[in-house]
Amino acid sequence: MGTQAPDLTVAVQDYLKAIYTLESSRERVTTSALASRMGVSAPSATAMTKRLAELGLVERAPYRGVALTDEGRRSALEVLRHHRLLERYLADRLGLALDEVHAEAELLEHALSEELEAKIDAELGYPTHDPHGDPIPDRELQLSHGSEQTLIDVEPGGRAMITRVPDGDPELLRYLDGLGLVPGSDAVLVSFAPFGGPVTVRTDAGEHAISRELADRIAAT
Amino acid sequence: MGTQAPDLTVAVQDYLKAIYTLESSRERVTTSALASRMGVSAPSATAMTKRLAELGLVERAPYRGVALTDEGRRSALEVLRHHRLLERYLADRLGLALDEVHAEAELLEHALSEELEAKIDAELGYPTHDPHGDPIPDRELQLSHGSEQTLIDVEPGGRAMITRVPDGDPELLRYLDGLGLVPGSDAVLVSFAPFGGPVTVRTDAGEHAISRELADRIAAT
DNA sequence: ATGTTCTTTTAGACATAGCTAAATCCGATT
DNA sequence: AATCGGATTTAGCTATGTCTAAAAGAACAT
Repeated sequence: MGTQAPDLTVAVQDYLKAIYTLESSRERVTTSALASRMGVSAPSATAMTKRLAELGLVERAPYRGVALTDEGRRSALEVLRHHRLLERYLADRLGLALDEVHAEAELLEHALSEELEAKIDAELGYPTHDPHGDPIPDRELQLSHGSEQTLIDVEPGGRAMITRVPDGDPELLRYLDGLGLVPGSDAVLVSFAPFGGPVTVRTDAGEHAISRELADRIAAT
Repeated sequence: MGTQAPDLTVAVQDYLKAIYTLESSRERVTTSALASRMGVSAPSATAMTKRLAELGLVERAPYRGVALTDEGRRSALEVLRHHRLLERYLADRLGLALDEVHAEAELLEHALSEELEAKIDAELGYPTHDPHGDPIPDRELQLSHGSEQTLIDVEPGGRAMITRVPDGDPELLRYLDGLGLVPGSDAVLVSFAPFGGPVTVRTDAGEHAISRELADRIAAT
């Protein structure tokens, strides 16, 4: 009985994904935040948020930013599911490196039919996480998210397995790979330098210091 | 030293592919033929042929139609390579049926990076033909095309292996599949009815009569 | 050779999504 | 409470690719 969802344009889908991500990090989704994330000018972002509001995908308050509606969130999760399933596929079946999958999935995600998505999902055995460790929404768009801790939550001297690294920045991912900090690998938290200083971790690749900010972007159990 | 190719839009690529196909069947590429192939109005086709001419991809003579330039043909072959490689991949690695691969490849072909194309090509072992039997241009965009004969060239009583069927029409492909007429299968040419009448062939699926026009669209050796 | 018909092109419009320049609003500082 | 500065929106423009209606050209038939 619900309104039939018209096909969302590629741009609309990209904005929804960006808004979803910004909301996830508990930031207010302002015009400037969105514009910067999308790499467009502020007026362009304003125009698009108006479109999204007309489509019923966001609540918009002028000068205050936007928030996804339930429908908007559902659409965003569909895009995210496409993206992360493709990342998993590209890594597992075509051997793409961790730093390459994001960009390729970005290109392909809007061209993936529901039928092909289902085939890929089945072929992979219904994976729950992408290669960076981000959860893949299931067919009902449910996300498995336990409360996560990051490297800065590990006790000094403690051991942890890396579960998630930031996606989207190939250079950062190559750097982390060189440090042995990839999902699935083990790390020992050697020490926290005082005064908010760097964090030292030991992995198969030896002992390395990284900034506290970066450590907090790496999830571990 | 050549002019750096700017990224062609999706629409431009689709038109190039359509023009290439029309040229291949030795038809004059008129505005109306192109419009009908692309499913757009005649004025839209006129506008696009002008754009293509400005981009140096076709020679255009007003009221006479268009012909691909060398550069246009190269671009068309690149699109065709994407399309046919993807069809091969979808059939071989994801188990899509012969009548499904065309539409999916159509969606994905514009989102395929050169890097991923190379990976897929290697993964498949550098295939030379797509699942319909159409040749896949190689990395140098060379096409392997020996002079082809079709079912109507086979002697009555003769045996032939199907090498190519028409792509793009799922219904037709399901019909042919039901008749056992798929690339790789064997067929015996039973008889030609007189007065341009139907052609009877025997396959694993029994004996069936098809029109002469259809028989001529099925290649065999 | 001329007129009629069919094809093609021109003219003018719309939708999407981007831009810059200018105006306006909000909130923080005084 | 007034003002100033930064964020946001409005105004107006561009490019792509589509459309319909109308004009113009090409080609065929008489």
